[in-house]
Amino acid sequence: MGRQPCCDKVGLKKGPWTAEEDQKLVSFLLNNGQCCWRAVPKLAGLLRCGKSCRLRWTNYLRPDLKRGMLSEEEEKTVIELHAELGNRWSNIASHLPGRTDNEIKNHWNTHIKKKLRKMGIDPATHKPLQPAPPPLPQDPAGSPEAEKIVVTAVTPGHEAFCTDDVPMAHLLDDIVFPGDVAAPSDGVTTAYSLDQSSSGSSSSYSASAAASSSGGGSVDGEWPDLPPMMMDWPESMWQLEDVVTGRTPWEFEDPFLTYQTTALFDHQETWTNSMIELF
DNA sequence: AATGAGGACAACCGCGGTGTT
DNA sequence: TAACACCGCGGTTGTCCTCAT
Repeated sequence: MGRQPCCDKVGLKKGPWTAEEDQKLVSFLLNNGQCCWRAVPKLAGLLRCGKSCRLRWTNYLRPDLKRGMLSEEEEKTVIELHAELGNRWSNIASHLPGRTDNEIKNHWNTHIKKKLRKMGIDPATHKPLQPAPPPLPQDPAGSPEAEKIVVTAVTPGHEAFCTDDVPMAHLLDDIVFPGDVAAPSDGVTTAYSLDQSSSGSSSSYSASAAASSSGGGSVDGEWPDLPPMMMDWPESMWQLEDVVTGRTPWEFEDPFLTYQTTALFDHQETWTNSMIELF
């Protein structure tokens, strides 16, 4: 013979908890402490099963819980731990006092996943999303618009993408090539400018250098000859983001972007090889 | 103002490990 | 040792809210 069943599920209430139920549960647990969840609903006067009570308490009513959005520091911690532990939410939550596994899981699914994808990082693997193969030769070339379509249609092409994802490579749409008119009007570095002496990086490649080394710049709507330095992907990636945000990479304080840097450097070789194939 | 789509989050479901009888 | 319940976990669903049309 085993244990007694935890509760008779017939006649038990389900769905959202009312304020009155919360009050009963909190009052009971604060007075009696956590003991046997099976007994809690009966003793607290609730028409809920013990499991539901436990969940409500641990995820919402516990007095030591933090409420509200995760801080940037907490998000950074979650990402780092997820890279290490995977979807072990309870384990991750144990590193964040006052946060629950459910809360972290929800935050991951609704916020962090999107942010990482938008930055070109696969949230499942924490590696850069794979670039797609180059366009087929029979694709119509010519108009800038046609070129744009080819780029956007092909780059996200890996089946792993959901339709609502914003793949990193989509940002290629926003690249301003040397010779194109629109440099950011506020003087922020262009897509090609890798002149980042302040970053401590060894890379240094300016827009003017790009224009000269690629034979005087590109024709509108065509891919320019890519200088070798463009294969230096981590920095180049930052510049793609830069075009959209209008900020230089080293200005970012967002932990996600810090993380992006780390992730990209970790996989720089993969990226370089992929991009050589792509171009 | 009505309504539909999408986002956010609380709650539920089902499974595996562990404990109890 | 077998049978069963408890507990905790991760995945999924349901509901509410906001925003765009």
